[in-house]
Amino acid sequence: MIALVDCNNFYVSCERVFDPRLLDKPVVVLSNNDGRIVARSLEVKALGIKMGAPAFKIQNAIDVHEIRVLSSNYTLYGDMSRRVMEVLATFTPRIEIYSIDEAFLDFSQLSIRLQHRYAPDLSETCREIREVVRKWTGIPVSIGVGKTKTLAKIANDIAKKTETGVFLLYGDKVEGVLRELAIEEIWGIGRGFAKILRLNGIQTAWQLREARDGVIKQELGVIGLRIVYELRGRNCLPLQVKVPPKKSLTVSRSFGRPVESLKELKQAIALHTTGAAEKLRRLELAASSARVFASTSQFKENPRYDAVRVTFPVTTNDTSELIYHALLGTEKIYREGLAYKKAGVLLLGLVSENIRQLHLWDDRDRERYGDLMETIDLLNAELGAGTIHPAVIGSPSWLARCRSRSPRYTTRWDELPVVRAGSPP
DNA sequence: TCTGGGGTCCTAGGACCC
DNA sequence: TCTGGGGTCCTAGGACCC
Repeated sequence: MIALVDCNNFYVSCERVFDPRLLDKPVVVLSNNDGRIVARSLEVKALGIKMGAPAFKIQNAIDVHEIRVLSSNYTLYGDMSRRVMEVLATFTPRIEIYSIDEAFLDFSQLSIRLQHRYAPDLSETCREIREVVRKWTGIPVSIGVGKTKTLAKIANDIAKKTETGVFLLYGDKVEGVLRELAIEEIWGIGRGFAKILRLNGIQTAWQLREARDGVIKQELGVIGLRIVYELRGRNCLPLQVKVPPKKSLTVSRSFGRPVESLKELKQAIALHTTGAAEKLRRLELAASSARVFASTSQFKENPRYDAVRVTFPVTTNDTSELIYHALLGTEKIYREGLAYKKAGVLLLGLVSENIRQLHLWDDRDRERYGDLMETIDLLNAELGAGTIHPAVIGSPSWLARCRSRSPRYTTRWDELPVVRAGSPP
């Protein structure tokens, strides 16, 4: 059994912990630029105000119902999230932190304490977890339990609507629930997939569960097939207990006003690149390429999105190096006469900052990184030709460690990230 | 002189999530 | 007038190699 623990109205709940006057009042939290609604209290949901609604469009409701409007404070939410997850981790060692406000818990490996007290009554276990989280963090949570992650998700949606905040979905209950559930409500079925399924006459979760594998594979690919299997109770999305290394990282912002000049666009990109470089260093990572992008308003006619990929000669997390390349990219995508509303930079090919991946394309690069090449040649002469691939180089201290260890040890290159050839800029 | 098939790697774009 | 930001995964198609 897998449980999904989900914090109720998470951002609003966080704000309420620190300002109890907000309790029982309608509250919304707005997105970064105060543009959209990203969290609603129960009272606001009852008014029919939708998630993601633009703030200016619901101004009337805000006035009429005296809705408290807050700007978001992600530092606070991140900190509260960490506390909630720490409490949850005391119940089972097998926990996957899925998002800022959700975690999957493996109920087949509960802590001894819980097993002794409640086994095999899962609803008592859930109640205990809810109470402890509430007491230690002040955050209310809902818990859904099912045989797979997808079923636990569905159970959680139901749990949110019940008095107890807990729902167990297994055995006889499954068919009844799935028959009443529209496909759009299933985790992994978005607008696009829902449309395709409806065209094929599939409208409920039960119909999807009973659908023929071949049809689903044909229409939705393996992703769709996994969802179907999960609905049938077969686990296709294993619990990710270990946090996988980050693969990309983005910093982007909407502009307060339209930006038209290359100069201003460059300023924005430089600023975002600075932020991205800081994130990178905090994570002790370096990037091998970047994607620079800018777009006009998606709500105006002929919305435009331009992006370009720039590959660095060497993986780096150095701010000025990153900005240099990002600005070259900016020049490439800039079009005169456009009113840009958003810009950003996406860093990818992330590796540990202790590893350097060189992309050598021509003699100019070879000159630029001549010192490093010399070091490689020296090491290869010492350890045997071909021991170190020119594309993989450690930091000076890491190289020193290599020297001090036995040659046999230093040939364990399989421990290093795989190096892929970069394409020329 | 004419002709083939199989494989890998990489990228952009599209789907999804919170 | 005013509409967020940060992620992941999969696939098709092109480049390139043998």
